[in-house]
Parts: sequence; C-alpha cells; structure tokens
Amino acid sequence: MATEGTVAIRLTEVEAYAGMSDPGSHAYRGRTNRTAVMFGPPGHVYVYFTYGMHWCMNLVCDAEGTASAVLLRAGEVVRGHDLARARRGATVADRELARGPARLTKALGVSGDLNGTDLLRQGGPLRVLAGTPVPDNMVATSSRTGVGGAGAVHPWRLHIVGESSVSPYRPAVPRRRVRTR
DNA sequence: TGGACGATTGACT
DNA sequence: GTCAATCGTCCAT
Repeated sequence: MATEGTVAIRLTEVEAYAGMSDPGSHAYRGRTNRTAVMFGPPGHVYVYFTYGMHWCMNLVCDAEGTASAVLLRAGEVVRGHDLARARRGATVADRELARGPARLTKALGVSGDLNGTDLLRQGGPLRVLAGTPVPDNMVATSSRTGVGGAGAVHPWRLHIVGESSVSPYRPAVPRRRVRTR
C-alpha cells in the first residue's frame, strides 16, 4: 500500500538558523506560539507552513531556552522510493524526490501535525539516525537561500559537493508582487 | 481587526 | 526567463 511504509533520506543540504541574533530566523523577534518549538529541547522538529501551501522542516539543535534550527533543504531518497514517488508524483525522478525543502517534507509525508515531534524517541513517526560522516572537503558553504538583508551575511547553507539532489541556489527575492506603499 | 508577507514550487512564455 | 497560487502568522492600527 502506497500510504504505508518508510521513506528514508540521506541529507545532502541544510541551512542553519540561529535564534534571537539571526534576522533570517523566525525566532529573531522572540518566542511566539509558532516558534515555541525552536526554544524547546533539542532533537525535536520545527515544522512550519509557508506560501500558503508548503511545509518546511527543521531540527532543533541548541539547549532548551535557546532558539536554534537547522532547515533540511534537500536529501537523497535511499529507501521507500515508491512511497516517496506516490506522494510526489509518478513521473518525478529519484534525485528530484527530496530536492528542495518543501519537496523533502512532502516525500517524507511530513506536515504540521508533526511539529514538535521528538526525533530521538524510538517508535516515533520520525527518526533521525547517524549516517556515514561526510569529510570536510566534501562540504561546501554558501549564503542561505531565500534569506536577504542582514541575514544573508552568514554562509550557513551547507551542502555536499557533487550531489545531484542539492537544490538549485536562488537568491533572496524582495517581493514580486508590486504593492503601493 | 486588517493587511502584508513568506526559509517555495510548478506552470507557463 | 517570469509569475501565480494560497493561508498562517505577525505587526500596525
């Protein structure tokens, strides 16, 4: 059955977000109902809804009380291709299944109801597992995607060199729709 | 209470 | 290459 089973991915691209000191972070303005998870204990997921249709997924890393998050931007599906493709579309190529933050959550079947899930709890709906360490010389850094202004100064986007599942870089776009102001 | 905007994607020219 | 879709959240009245 296509709606059951497990999809596993190997992360190939992430972005780091600090809390109160990072203008690019949702937690920059302090703790709100939405960002409460980021201020919580590490090992939990912060899932947020954006653009009226997409879910993005972060791992909380720092100690409880300190906002922090690592956005999972892209990954390579290593298990559960059929299920991932059932969620993403029958014609989607393997490397496209989780190439991009919203695509990644869709391939994994993650949505807002998993916000705050403990990734370290055995038997939970989501798990994070230790994989093969990536050598430093295979990791490249760049400015964060879609983050402009003062938040762009941090080269906190990390990706594995040569990985075809890394999402294409897009510079921050101020706002396309023209509004009178 | 109202309005602007977003850690994006996919469709279209 | 450009642009619309779509709605939760947050800030300014």
